[in-house]
Amino acid sequence: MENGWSLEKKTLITEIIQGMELAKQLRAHLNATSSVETRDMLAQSILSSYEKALLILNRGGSTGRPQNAGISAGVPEFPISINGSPGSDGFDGSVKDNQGYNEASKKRKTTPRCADQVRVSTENGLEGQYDDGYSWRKYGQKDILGTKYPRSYYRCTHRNSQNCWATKQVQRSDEDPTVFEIKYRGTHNCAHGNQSIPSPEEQEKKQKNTNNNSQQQQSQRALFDFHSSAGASTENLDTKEEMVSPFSFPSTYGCTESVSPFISPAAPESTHHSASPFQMNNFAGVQNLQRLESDFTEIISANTSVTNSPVVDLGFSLDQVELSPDFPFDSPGFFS
DNA sequence: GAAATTTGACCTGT
DNA sequence: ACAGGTCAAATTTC
Repeated sequence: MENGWSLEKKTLITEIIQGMELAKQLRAHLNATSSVETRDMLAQSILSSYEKALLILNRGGSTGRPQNAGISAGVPEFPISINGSPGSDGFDGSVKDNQGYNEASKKRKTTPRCADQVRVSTENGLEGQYDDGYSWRKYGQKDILGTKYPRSYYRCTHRNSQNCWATKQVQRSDEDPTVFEIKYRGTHNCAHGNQSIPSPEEQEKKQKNTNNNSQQQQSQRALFDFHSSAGASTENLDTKEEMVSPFSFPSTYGCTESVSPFISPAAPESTHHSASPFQMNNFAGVQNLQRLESDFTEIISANTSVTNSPVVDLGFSLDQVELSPDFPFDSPGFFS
């Protein structure tokens, strides 16, 4: 437990420092001839960093460990109920999902309700086009009422070998068959890093199918993680709020879910985003946070919109605060 | 032969 | 009762 909070402190420090750095960049951009979008994204990233920091503080460092630790307690540790109704927010779903298999019945006990969701646009409408860096194994397919296309269910390949309980659902959009809505559930315990950097053989294989796949995958992951990072919002945990994002999609889960417009690999924005230093910086900074946050509904917003981001009044001006990266955040008592 | 996918049956929540 | 989610045997792919 100590280690969990210690890890969170480091993450917290990283986020705060990152927010500061981003603010500096933004300040520089205010004088420069940079685009409004760039400034917007910087602002978004700053907000994101501080949101994350606040989230960690809010949780009191109790969830900074791998999912199973928290799950074993059987109690959602994040104080904000996603749906506003206890027991219906998907936490216990994961809980029982994980524990249930030790029971007599091998069948699922409950159904997780909330998840991360992204929309993926593929160039040719092939489901397998999108590689999020993890290794998935399909375990089911179901026709869903009111949809043209069946929903596919995937779980992590390392479910048995590494006790990784992450799952995802892939549903082709009715409106645009080249778009897939991917709903992620649970968190990865597995050493997924191995997957995000394919072996030379795998790379060779994949490159037969798509050009620049490795680079593409990197940028896809970066973009995906960036969106996950940039849009994390506690404000939108209120399920009653109708999504106003032009990218939102009707949800069948009762959770507030906005979706990220995944940029098609061919889209110029893709390379633009992945090349952005601050984004890559952000990406690196939030990698470990992804695990922390995927236990609750995460709002992933379009980077063109900042409306999903809560305005957090920090009550002070960044100009008034000069934080050194050497600032002893982790000194004893600082976070008490 | 191992791993992945398909698919009908079964289980759970509403 | 129904819809969604998962299991697991059968089948396919590598």
